[in-house]
Amino acid sequence: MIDEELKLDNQLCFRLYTASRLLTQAYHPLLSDHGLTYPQYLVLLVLWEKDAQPVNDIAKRLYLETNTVTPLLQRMEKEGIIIRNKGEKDARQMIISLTRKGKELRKKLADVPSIVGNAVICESVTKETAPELFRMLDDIILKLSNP
Amino acid sequence: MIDEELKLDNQLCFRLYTASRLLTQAYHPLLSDHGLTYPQYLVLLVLWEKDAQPVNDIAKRLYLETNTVTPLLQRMEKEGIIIRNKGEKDARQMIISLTRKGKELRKKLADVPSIVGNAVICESVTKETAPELFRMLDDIILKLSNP
DNA sequence: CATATTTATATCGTTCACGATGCAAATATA
DNA sequence: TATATTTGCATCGTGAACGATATAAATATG
Repeated sequence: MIDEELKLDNQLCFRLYTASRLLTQAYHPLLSDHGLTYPQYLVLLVLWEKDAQPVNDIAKRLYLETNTVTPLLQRMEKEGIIIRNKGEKDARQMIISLTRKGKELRKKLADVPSIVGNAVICESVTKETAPELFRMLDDIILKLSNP
Repeated sequence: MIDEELKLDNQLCFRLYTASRLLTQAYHPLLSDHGLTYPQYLVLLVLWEKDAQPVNDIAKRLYLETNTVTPLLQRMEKEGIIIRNKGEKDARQMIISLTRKGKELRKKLADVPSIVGNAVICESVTKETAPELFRMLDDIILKLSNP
């Protein structure tokens, strides 16, 4: 074994894990005022793109399992942000749709991306270099999410 | 608001969040055989670098709060991987030390970094480009963890 | 058409994360 | 030296994540 590899500073996963947590924390004050968590915000992003999707499509889009998404959606339904309806064609499906409240949140949260975006701009991450970072992360996700 | 910004594909946090989860999942089969979770493995990395550290130092190194680390360490103590002793100079401190079992895990898990490292090598993330990715993530962490 | 398999979702148990709060020891201040 | 403040850790409650398992509906197979 190469001892250097064991150092925390050399670990990619730890950086991803930390950056992810810290950036999620940056969303917190912007979302909590509206009773939202970050994963719930992700669900809204999916539904704002296309309303009325089955649980499975939402889960796949977020690279999550349904056993994570189901309780999350149940909480969102309780908050009146979405509604869950049995699928008509396929009775196994649960179709998730935005309520009026869920749709209105789109306007209320419209400035979140730019606020958070500005919060991460720094020496090595700029408008110019971000695409390269995105490409690397996408490649990692592709590599790890594949069969 | 710029509508494009609202698309999931344009969100940095979502990529970090997904990449972090998927890469952590890649660690799972390597760690679970030894009864470890990924955050517990991170604690071991910290202690392998320097044994006998107070809770606070471990938490700071991992950018976590003590209310996350304390229960985690209690579970690790129950598993016999570490021991928790009251600090001698400062009675408030809890000094965390490796047990024999905790030290032995270092050898048993020695090949984990290279296995996981190989799992993420892809088109845009190579030995050559990784330092650039590391630098970007470090900058983001620095920017977000600062006062 | 009856049975087997697959699929879509839900439930359960455990372990994080983390905001809020509590408590005792150490340190600062009056 | 009393009292106030800070510091280090622990406890509690809630919401993810996720492996394992369950259940009903749809589909495939005999």
